Amino acid sequence: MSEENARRRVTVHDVARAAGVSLATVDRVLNGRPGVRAATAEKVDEAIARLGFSRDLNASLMARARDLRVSFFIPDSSNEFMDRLAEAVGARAAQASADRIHILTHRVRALDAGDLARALNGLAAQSCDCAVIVPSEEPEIIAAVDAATRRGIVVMTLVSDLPGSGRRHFIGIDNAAAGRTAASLLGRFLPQGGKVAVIAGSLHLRDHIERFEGFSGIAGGEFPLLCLVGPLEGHDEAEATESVVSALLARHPDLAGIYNLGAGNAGLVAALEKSGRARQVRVIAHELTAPTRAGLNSGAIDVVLDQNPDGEIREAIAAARTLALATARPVVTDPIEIGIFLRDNLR
Amino acid sequence: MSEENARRRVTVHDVARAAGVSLATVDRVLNGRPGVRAATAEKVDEAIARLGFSRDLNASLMARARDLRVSFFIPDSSNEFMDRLAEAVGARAAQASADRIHILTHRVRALDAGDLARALNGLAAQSCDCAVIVPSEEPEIIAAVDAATRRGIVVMTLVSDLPGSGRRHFIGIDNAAAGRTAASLLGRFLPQGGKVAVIAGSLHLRDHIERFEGFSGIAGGEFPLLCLVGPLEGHDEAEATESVVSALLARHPDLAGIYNLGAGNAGLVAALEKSGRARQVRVIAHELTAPTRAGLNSGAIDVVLDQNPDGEIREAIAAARTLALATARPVVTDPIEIGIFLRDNLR
DNA sequence: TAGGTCATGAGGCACGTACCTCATTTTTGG
DNA sequence: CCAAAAATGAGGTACGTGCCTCATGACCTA
Repeated sequence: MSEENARRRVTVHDVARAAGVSLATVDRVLNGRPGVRAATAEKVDEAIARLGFSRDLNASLMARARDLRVSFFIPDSSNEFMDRLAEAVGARAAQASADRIHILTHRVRALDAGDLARALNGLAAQSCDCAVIVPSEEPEIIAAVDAATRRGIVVMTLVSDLPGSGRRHFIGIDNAAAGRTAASLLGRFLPQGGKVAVIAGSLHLRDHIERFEGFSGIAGGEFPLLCLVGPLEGHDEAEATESVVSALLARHPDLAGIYNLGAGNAGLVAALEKSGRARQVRVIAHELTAPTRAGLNSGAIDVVLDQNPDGEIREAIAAARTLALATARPVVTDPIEIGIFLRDNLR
Repeated sequence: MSEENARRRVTVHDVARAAGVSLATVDRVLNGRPGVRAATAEKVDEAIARLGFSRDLNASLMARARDLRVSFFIPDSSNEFMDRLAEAVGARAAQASADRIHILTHRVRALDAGDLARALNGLAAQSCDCAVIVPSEEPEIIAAVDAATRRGIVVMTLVSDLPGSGRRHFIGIDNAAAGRTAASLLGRFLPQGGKVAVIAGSLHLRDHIERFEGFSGIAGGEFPLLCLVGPLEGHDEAEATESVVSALLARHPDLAGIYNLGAGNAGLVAALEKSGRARQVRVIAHELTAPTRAGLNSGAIDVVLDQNPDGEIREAIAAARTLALATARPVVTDPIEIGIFLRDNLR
């Protein structure tokens, strides 16, 4: 029922004995140092597998002269969500430091693939073990990721994935599921049906496309009474979003719902308030930020879908720890759940 | 922008030097060993505070002969949620073991305060550093918690809190917020208003009372078109819940919504299906389990509020680590968010 | 003041790994 | 087959803390 016989930890000494080699050789294999014949290395690997040896990360970090260095590259001032991400990194830094993980935050120019690529290319393996980036899907960035990987830097993607690159892990939500959830909520909010508008930041962003596809799949399939308007583009920015929404409200006096799957929510709320139709239109937006919180509290926004930046950073650091020290081990990360917030469960 | 000068870690050596005492004395103070005059201990404490020393938990665990031992006491077979909790504990055990935390799971008889109290009283500080319990609010249990605390065992509460006891930390959701959220969703699902029934497991359980109060506060205050029926008691059990719901549906042919804030959801779904009114009544339930998943998939249940047992266990272990080794330090835990699940964002 | 108790200091070994040096063995190429 | 090169072994120190022993010094009490 409860007590397992606590058997002794498997150490490098055991591996050395089992493989019939010395500690020094095991050490060379484990840390990828040169001077080991392939046949010998294989004996060691076999012993590691047979014994189920797994290096003690804490002892390992303690023995190293330097802490594990993890660099976060967060887009700068593009929107409040990125600021939340950067704050979350800062908040975890102290705690990580106690566990011998040294966190660096770099802000890079948003929507500037060249800037991120340059930053990655400037990273030396001597000064960084793991890089965490929020990429857009550009060949320039894929190339930089692959180059960094070849230099021995573990690269992970955050929020938005970069398939086809050498990135070792992705941490973020399932954006199609987010879109489906929005549709499903709006469908239930509007049992009589009605016109529902979708606003995206840009139809060139992977996250946004996935959200839109998830939304329209469910809205079209399960809620035939809903009538889709859009998608319109608000460019993730308050002013542009406000004018788009204002025009939208003017053109459709019977608009029943809005799903803004991008940013620019301050503009969304402003347009709703100015039209006098806030609280008459059911509204779903993304990411808990100052404008969306205000919208929830005033009732202009009904639901906010959130991707929990704190949790993302926590998992990113945990994954970095595993990846950077236990290379080639499968990484298991707690999935990031889509947070659904109403005024009533605001944190 | 990025690079802080990585200053050296503050160690016990620094503390000893700063306090003008020897390493041995610092060690005695840190580990509560006897043989230190109050005045000397104070010098050490002062130096610790001045230098901002914080013991290296990993080095500490490595130096100890034994791992940190954390015992979870989970109610047995009362409902599927508790099984999920126990599973989550098991799933974390391997990972925790790599960090020198030894997890034990004990199942205790559900709804049997005496059994949990006995188990706690049988715990020796020599074999357990931290106990995590899911308590009901009984004097017997409060006494056992206090006794364990006096014996030097850190006690934490999970899912349901035990204020007024010596428990060092509580990990769980805000149940009043959960109730408010349910009301707010149902209110939006039923813009025309209608009869809404509330079913609890028992009105003697703290969680359930808090959920009901949150629900009725919002339902009565913000959605005056809703008409509350109940609360009824389903005793957290499928058969009793089924008969309660069947009677409810028979008596109210115009019932528009149901909020089951307790367990027994298999009975809830069965009653809905048998009545032929599944999918006509808006239904909100608690905890993602086999019956609620089935209900979401069939459409019998619209929304499930979930308290994320995996996250709870993760935070419990993290808190145990902090509490058991860095006594008297404020514990910071990531808040457990209320998960809101529709068919469309099921994990 | 002698004998005792208590407080403190000094130092060592252990935990599991990293990383270094220096011997010694094995392999390889000509 | 010999010399050079490569592979391997042996063993040390370090990381920061826990825990142990032993010696020394201070203080108290009869």
